[in-house]
Amino acid sequence: MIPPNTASTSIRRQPESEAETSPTHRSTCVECDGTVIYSEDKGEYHCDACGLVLEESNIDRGPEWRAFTERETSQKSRVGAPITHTLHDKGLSTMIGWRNEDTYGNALSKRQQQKFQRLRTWDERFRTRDSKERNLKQALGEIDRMASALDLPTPIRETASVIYRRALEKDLLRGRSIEGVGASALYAAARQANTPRSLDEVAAVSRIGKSKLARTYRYVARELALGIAPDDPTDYLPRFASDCEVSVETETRARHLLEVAAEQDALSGKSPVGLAAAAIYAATRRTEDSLTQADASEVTNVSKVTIRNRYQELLEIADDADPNELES
DNA sequence: ATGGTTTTTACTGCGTC
DNA sequence: GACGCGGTAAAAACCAT
Repeated sequence: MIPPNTASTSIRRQPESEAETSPTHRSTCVECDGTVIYSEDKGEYHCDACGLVLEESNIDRGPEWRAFTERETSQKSRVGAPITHTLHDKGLSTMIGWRNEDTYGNALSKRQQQKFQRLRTWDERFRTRDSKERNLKQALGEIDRMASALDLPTPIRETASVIYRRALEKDLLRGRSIEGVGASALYAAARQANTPRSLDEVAAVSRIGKSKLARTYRYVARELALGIAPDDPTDYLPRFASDCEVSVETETRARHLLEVAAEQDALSGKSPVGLAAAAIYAATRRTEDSLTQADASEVTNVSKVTIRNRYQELLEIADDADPNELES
């Protein structure tokens, strides 16, 4: 059977509004300066201008069959919630219903009601029987809570859940808090998905301190061989740009500044968050946007001094490399 | 532990509205 | 005078050794 969803080969242009709604994925093409757009049905990121496909790792979760009539639709349809790692039983286990009635909707007798109440109790106990399951249940709840607080999308929660499961399997929890490992998993997942949150931000929504989180994260990342690439400052740009309420042009310029500096190897050793913040600020000086150092500092949690130091360096490098960009 | 680097804190001076 | 910006010194945090 041929999966029909892959049949179309033409590159589809997404309407402008479509791209606006997912700012986390909006970025600039590596080849030209076109906007990278996500196309839902093809499951890939491609450049609007040159059509370069950036990423196509998404899995097509659509049905592998086609239905031509209403009848076929209802007959071939398979039901059930999708399997997920964010629930401790992956959403697979069943539960005794809470309604005190039988399959036909008739009320149960008092005696039967009591019986089912006892069954429910035991059912719950068995489903979360051993300590690992209970551990997972709590941890995944925490991960979900933190992810919500950090505005991280579902796929990242899935990844975080998987990382946590692996940590649990490898017995990495010894002497470490559920909270800490959960937060580490989330931090790692966010970075892996190129939508990083800073250690500060993650620590803020967790119940552990920054240093503990950093230590735990290191440990988990090493033991599980997560192999996460060093933080890229440009990954912070979309979020900072929108939080600072600056134009897309500013964001593009900021990205450009960072790229030029990166070519000169002027970025290593400096904190990515600080660089991103500085790049945004620096860019506003070359555009119509007005942004004060104080505001930039507030939004990004980077000190004004750091922004000052970095942004001057960035502008210097950019002007050296590209003197004809001098304007205003 | 140690030393080197980076970031933060705190304070001060300058120009402008 | 408040504000935005810039600079400095010293403390704190971070990292590799």
